[in-house]
Amino acid sequence: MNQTPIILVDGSSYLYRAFHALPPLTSPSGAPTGAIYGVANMVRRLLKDYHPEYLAIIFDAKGKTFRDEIYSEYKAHRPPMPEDLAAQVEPLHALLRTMGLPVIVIEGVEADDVIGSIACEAAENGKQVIISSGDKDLAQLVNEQITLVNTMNGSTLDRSGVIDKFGVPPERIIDYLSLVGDSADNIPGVEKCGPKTAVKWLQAYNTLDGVIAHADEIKGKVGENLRNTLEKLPLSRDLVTLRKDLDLDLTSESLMIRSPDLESLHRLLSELGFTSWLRELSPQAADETTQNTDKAPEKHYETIVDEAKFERWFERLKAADLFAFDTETTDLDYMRARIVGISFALKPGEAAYIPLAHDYLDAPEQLDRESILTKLKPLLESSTPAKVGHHIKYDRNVLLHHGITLEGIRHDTMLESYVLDSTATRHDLDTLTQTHLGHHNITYEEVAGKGAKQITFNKVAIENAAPYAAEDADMTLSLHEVFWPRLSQSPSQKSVYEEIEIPLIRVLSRMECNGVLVNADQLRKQSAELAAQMASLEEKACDIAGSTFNLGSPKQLQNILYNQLNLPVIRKTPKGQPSTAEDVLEELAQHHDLPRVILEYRTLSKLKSTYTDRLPERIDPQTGRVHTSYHQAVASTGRLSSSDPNLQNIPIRRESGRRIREAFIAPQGHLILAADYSQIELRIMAHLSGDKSLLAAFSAGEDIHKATASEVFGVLPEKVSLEQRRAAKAINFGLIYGMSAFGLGKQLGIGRNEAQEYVDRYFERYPGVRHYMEEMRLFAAENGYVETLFGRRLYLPEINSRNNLRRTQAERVAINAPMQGTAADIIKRAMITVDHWLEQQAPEIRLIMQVHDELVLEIPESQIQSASREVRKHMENAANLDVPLVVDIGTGNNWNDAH
DNA sequence: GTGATTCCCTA
DNA sequence: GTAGGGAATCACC
Repeated sequence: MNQTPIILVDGSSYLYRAFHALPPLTSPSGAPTGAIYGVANMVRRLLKDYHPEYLAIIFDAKGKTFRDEIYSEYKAHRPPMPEDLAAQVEPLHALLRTMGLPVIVIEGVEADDVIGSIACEAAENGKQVIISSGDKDLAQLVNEQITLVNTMNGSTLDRSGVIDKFGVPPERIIDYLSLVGDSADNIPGVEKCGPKTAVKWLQAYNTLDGVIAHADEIKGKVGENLRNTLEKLPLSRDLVTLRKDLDLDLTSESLMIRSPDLESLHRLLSELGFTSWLRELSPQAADETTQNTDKAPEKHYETIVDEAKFERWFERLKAADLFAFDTETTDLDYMRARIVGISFALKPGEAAYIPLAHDYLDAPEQLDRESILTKLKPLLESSTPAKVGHHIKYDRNVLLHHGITLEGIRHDTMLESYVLDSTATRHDLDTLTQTHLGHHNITYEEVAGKGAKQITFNKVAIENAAPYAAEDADMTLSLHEVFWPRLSQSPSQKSVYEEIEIPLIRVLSRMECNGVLVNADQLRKQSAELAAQMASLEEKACDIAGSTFNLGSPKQLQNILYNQLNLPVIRKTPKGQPSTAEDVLEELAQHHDLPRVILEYRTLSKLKSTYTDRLPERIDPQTGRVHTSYHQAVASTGRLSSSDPNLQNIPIRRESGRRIREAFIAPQGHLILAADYSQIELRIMAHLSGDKSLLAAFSAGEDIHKATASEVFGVLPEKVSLEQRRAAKAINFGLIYGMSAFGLGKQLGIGRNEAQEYVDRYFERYPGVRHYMEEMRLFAAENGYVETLFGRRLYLPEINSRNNLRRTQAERVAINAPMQGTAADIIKRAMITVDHWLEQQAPEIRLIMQVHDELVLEIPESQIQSASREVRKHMENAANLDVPLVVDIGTGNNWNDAH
């Protein structure tokens, strides 16, 4: 006996509802997935709630149905299915089938009729049926055996539920719908007759036929409408009546749920980017739903604690072409980290962990770290075998502190993932393993705990550490086998990966370990000065405000400004609070003295807390220098980012902040050299757009903002005022950011219309630029991504979004990313050749910082002239554009003087 | 302690 | 209007 009900899902009804209810989600490759996600989740909910044996999802077929034949206007007002929805139909069917669920699509009839027919036949055979739909028409099918549920809002309709909701029982629903009509399906009904009137009439005359028979008794305008519609009502009834008698030739077998095809499901889910679902699909959960568990390769993880075993692995490593490895350490900070153990993987499923420095109480004896590292050193320092790691720059830095200079870095799975899709928010090993291998890694938290109770890896029990560490090496190798074939299929991405990102690893590693010399005493002196100035400003502010408050708290400041002083609210924060941001305070300063004081306080407070207080703390006690981390797989455009500390946002714009750069110094007998690309993004724009005037201006070596001002304002270059040049500069920057007239107006403090005039005149004078921007938008819309000059790709899943905000945002990125990204490619290429030159010919010179368009080096005074020439040469030749690349170089005792 | 919010520093 | 990192505050666990 079958206890569980048969579930029939109205796929088409949910498809539309999910499409409109959910944000336009997209897969990593940019395909729309919102409706797929919505429907699939809804079905999963049903599976969880009812544990059915039988379930089918029924969809409309394309093309005409019998309703079109009896009524040519049927659904005539409906626009065709939106493209983004149509594109999701086939993938959804495929996903559902892969889940082991029957999908039914029958030509010439609608899903509702198929549902009606299956439901009635099953009910006649004594089965319980649950129909899952968001469509009220199906209420006509409800009886003792058939229940209607709306899985989207959780409501359930049995017979009494239908009466509660509609005011009429299920067998009157057809009559009810005939009277009310349905504008969405273009079914006429009686004009001005809504739910209330229909129920009233049906209560009085019982059925539609009864209503028709007594039509002349009904008073008023509605009665008249009814009488005018009498002839059409039988047609309406035919249209809303669901077929129950279709001969579908379906066996109960064809409604049975089968085992999911897990392998395909993993693949589909990662293609669709449904990561949270993928995460749930852990091996354990998979075991429950399938008999086939032997597909996953066997895993052999070894823990190496004796010489003999180590020797066997060592020989195999030496003989390998490529191996994966991973270090386990005491710290995330590469300067403090010391090796606790090393893991290796030779082929997927085969990995080993060598514990070396686990030192908890009663830790078992381990191989000696120094002697093992000494043995491994030649292997790790040789260009062969090739090595693959995940974020291997970290391992390289750590190994350096153990006297090993890692070479032969051939691959890094973090960078493979990044080059394939830089917009994926995370490229960490756990996420990638989950997404691309459908495997849930043992997490660091699982072995080391989290929060305050977290222990360092040397305190983790070896029996827990070994599977974790071995798995990391194993998954690195497995991921590489997924990513590498994909990269190989895309020559441009492959070359960005092989020729830029991989060689850059060791350049960044060397830079990070070099560090930069910072004068702590000078910063501490500045901190003290700032503290004194802040104290006096604080006193002044509280005086003016009439009460003491925390100047650092936006919330308290809001209260003072807008509740106590009643200053006008200029702008609100995204959360609806009156803003206290800089430009707002700037405007309020005209009304009151307090905002000015707050502004000054803020400037000083920022400098002190972020820079003069923090930087001295970041000086490494061993080297006496500050060592940042450059992140190679964070910025979607291809730029680097820097943190701990961030050396890419040291103040420069205002004099008060600039002084911080004076503390970035060169050691005795050395100078700081700062070399920055002049207007690199605008030059790239000139190159990419091929605009004649822009190319000419750069080739002639003109002041580009002045030239722009001359063109836009129609004055001779020598007559351009400072104000005009400032406006032109804002326009040029705006162009790089995919500007709108609105944004430009705000920047310049002028009206929208005036700003629009500037933009129009700019495009008149530089038509190539307009054309280029149009092309970028078009290319992005057609391909779903944009590219840099060197083939770095940035996917734009929202580029065809129906949501204007999302789409225009994506369009701005489409314009900006090729310029910002090409600039990033160029400086990275320069860094690689500069570093190569330093290694080969000038080991006493150090590359110490990169700030997007600037390289900073530390150079012995005696070499400063020749080094300047050499640096310029490398940077200017890093790309061959249709405009010259120009590099400005300055030198000095500190970073400020070098500008 | 953690996470969201707001503000502000850079190219 | 693009791309980042980070500090302080405050509500919450």
